[in-house]
Amino acid sequence: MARTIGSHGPRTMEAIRKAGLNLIYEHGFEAMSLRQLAAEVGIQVGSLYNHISTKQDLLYDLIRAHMDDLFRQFGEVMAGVAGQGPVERIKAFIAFHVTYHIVRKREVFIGASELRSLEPNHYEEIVALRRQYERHLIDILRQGEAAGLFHCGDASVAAYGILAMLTGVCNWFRPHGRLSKEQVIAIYSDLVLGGLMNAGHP
Amino acid sequence: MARTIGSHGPRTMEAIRKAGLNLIYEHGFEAMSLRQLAAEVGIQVGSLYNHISTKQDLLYDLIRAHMDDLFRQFGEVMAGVAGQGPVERIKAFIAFHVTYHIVRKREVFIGASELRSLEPNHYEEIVALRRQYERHLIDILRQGEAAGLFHCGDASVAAYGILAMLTGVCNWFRPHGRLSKEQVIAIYSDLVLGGLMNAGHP
Amino acid sequence: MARTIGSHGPRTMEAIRKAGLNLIYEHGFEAMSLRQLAAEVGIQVGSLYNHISTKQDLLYDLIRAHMDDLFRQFGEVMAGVAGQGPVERIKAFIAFHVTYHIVRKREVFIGASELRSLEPNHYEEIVALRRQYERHLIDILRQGEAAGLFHCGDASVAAYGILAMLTGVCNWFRPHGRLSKEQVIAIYSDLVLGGLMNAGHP
Amino acid sequence: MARTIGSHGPRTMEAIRKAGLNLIYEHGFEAMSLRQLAAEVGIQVGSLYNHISTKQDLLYDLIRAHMDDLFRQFGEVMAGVAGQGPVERIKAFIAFHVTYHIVRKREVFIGASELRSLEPNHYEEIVALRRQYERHLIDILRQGEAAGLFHCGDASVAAYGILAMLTGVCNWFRPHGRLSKEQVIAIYSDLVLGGLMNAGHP
DNA sequence: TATGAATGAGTGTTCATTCAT
DNA sequence: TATGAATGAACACTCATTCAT
Repeated sequence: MARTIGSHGPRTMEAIRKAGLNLIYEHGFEAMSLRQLAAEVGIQVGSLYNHISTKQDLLYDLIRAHMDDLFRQFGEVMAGVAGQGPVERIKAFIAFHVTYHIVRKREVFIGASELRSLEPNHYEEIVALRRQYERHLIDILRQGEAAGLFHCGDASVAAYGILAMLTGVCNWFRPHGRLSKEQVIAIYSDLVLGGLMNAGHP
Repeated sequence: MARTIGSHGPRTMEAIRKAGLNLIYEHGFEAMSLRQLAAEVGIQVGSLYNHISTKQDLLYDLIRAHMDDLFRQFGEVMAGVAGQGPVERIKAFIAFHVTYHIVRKREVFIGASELRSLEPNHYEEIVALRRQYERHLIDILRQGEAAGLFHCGDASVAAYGILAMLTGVCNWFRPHGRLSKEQVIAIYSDLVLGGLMNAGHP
Repeated sequence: MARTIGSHGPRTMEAIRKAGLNLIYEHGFEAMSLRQLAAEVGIQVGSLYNHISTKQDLLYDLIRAHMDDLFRQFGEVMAGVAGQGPVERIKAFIAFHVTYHIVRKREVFIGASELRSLEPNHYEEIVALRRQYERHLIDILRQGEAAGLFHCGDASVAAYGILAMLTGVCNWFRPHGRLSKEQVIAIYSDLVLGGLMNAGHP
Repeated sequence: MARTIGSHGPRTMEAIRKAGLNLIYEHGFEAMSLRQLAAEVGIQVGSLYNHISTKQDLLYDLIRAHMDDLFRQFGEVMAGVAGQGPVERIKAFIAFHVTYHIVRKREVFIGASELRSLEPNHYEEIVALRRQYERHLIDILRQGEAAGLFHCGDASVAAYGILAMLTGVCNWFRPHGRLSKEQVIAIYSDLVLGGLMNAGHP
């Protein structure tokens, strides 16, 4: 009755996270059963509980880890344009956001669509992190406005719109499709900068 | 939401659709149980089956009805700008899309996030309708490019971006909030037109 | 997929109570599974939930119903000796208590041994009822002491002892055994009255 | 209750027995999980199996050890009144039984209420020991009857009643409560002797 | 058309137990 | 002797769906 597969501790946990990410992305959190997950990992369903505390907690873990990665990578990218002007900074933001949303499309999708399955405490925590991230873009827009470079109408509304536009790539971008990631970044950079720098003053 | 004693056929069906819309919007299709739905309507769970054939079918009904409404209203709006130029037409598109996504935010949300719960036939059907709707925007962009007015980089990519931006309002717009619907439409119209008309030529 | 057995509403609930009583008596509440119970009743396990709300609740229902019966029957018996002296009243008490604990031995056993499986609210409620019942005996003892008939040492302690003695019959009495119920009542009546009327004054 | 680092063999086993006693007393054998037990001891659940063979076996061990203690202590006490009359011997019995049931209330409670969780072999063995213990009281009663001192009605029935009365103290006696152990013993001695010596001859 | 009782498969979770390390 | 990861069966409970009344 001992284990039949030689997977050990951390390796199993990693397999659970990976399979969980895929299954939640494909079927949704509610629709993914722990039996599916266990089967994907190659263990019995009860064995999952040697690694996770609840199904809920697995979701939180995945989303939280994604948010941490997002912030860490974002921090590194923005450090590279610290001290530069709003145009350079928003270009860096767009390039980063699109890249991350293409590379981590499953995490990003789950982090948006399965938020409602989090329990209140975790929900609030993640929403706060999202707001914090959005605020970085709003700040750039405000700086651009202050410098007389951008004309947003309303920095928050513009930021929400830009974020939605850029985030949308994870829904349609195909890695080896007609356009490269760089081309998409260029198109959206032009579109956004065009809009910000000339909005209402065409 | 309690039962109107003696409520018959169409009235009950309407109550089911209304309650279903709310519950799916709040909890998601997978997470909504027919027991919840029946309780909200004020009937027993078995009685639902006098009005719907399956839970799946209720979802399809709601989404299909929403798509039909979308196309009908869209048709009316665009008929009003038939023969006019790309600028007027995209302004009409933006105003319509934002308005519809504010007024019908629950239908719109469900129509996007619960698509994966549809069975393949219905899924394909709805996705085709969505593509058809997107194509209208792409066509406007193409006409604008052909007329030398717009510079999109890529009409499809620009359209996806614009749609995502506009659709996003249903996630954050609050009816009696800081900005009116008209203000939001104005801001996004400026942003989009600014982007399209000057992208890459600032 | 419709029902295979023609049992209807109240009949099914009665069957559940009866089978539950037997199974809990035999195996204990924790050890009884709803699968066993459903099998005994002849329905699927899920069907139990058309009649009970939780396993806990079934236990509470059984115990509460038993307590209600106990009080109702006790009330009738004691009404018959109202106004009589402590000796007649304690004889009536003994006869009633022994009889009830022989006839309803399973309810009585469950009502004592499975109390700890009740949730706090229900636990407190049942314990309060038990105290109320005990108090009737304590009152009889106190009246006997006041009349100079009984010498208890301590009415509460004597009452607990007498109750334990009488309650014990449900553990060893066999309906068609060596002694009849009436003989047991006579023996314990003599023992108790002898003890009360001569305790410490032999 | 956390682990004493480096605790070895017998010390760990002793901790398991102690924690097991408490947990079974509080929650019942079926309701106690080995995870709870291991946590209380401060080891991992798997480590329990270095000390016990099965959960069942732990229960048997605890009950058997309690019966052995009971018999050993009982033997010593009764040796002290060997050759004396039934009155002295029953007084010694009462004092011993009450004392043991106050001091070892958890063992006693488990030894009565969890018997049904023993497997048949062990169950029979323990029940036989209990009968053997009861027989000592029955013998005293018979000797008292033969000597014309006691009037029991039926020695077995009286013995069961007396045992139940005395055993009951473990349910309500509180160490520093209104009455001392000695007072309780005195009250029950009077009650029992009064009953035995005058039953049916008041 | 509404009800209530049924089905059978499914849910997340816990369990006692095993065993390589 | 202790650990941590595994097993497989079991648990209470919920689900969408059916259908005689």
